[in-house]
Amino acid sequence: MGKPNDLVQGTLDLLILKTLRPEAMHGWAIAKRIQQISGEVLQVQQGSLYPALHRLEQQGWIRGKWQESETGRQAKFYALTAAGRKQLEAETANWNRLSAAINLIVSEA
Amino acid sequence: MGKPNDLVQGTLDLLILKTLRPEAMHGWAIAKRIQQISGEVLQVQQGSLYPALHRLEQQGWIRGKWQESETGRQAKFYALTAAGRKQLEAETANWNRLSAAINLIVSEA
DNA sequence: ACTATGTTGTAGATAATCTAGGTATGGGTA
DNA sequence: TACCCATACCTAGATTATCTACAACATAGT
Repeated sequence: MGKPNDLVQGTLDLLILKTLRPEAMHGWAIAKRIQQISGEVLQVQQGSLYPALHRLEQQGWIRGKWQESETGRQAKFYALTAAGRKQLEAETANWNRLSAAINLIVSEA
Repeated sequence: MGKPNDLVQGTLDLLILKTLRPEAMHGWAIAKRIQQISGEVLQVQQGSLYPALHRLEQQGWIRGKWQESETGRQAKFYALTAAGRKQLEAETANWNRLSAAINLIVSEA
């Protein structure tokens, strides 16, 4: 497939923050996890992923640290910060608000 | 208000097509209607609305015709075409697919 | 004459995502 | 050894949707 969007614009930050909520992960694993939990519907391209991670780190919502990955290589593990947790709540609320509003229109008789 | 997005990027076409489904309307009315049905959550700016309408017309999904509006002025009424109805179905399915996938992530324990 | 509302429109900025590359390491296999 | 594949990071440039901020005009009401 390919044509039908891999992501909904504006939701990637939310997806990443949410994925990091339980535990720190490196970028590659974040993308795999989003893909897996979404039943392969959401595909996070690397050209979207890494800029997003840098954006989020710059905002102070996540913090990266080089560590050894499960496979024995160096990988950058990102952890949610306190500000990141607040941001996650805000973005979650905003998503719920907007998607509900859209559904009011879309699922009209 | 203002900062939190007025729209989710990529959904405006869907909203417009859906709004035109029951009957032809002019742009101004489309925007008002989306705003109203969404409980004032979705705000369609004019700078988003008119380019979107022209886009949709160029794609052949809607067709515009100048007519007299309820207030007695000239307004461009847009009607859904057959192709537009098909497009509406496709975009609706895609939205449902993607938003469901996002919700799998967002509403995880 | 002025103002508020309806109605259409455009130009330019902003920003997120995608395409398409590149680099490097380690494991497995021929 | 050589080779390939999966993992893991990265960036540059293109694309595209939306937003900000205008301009223009009509009608109705004060």
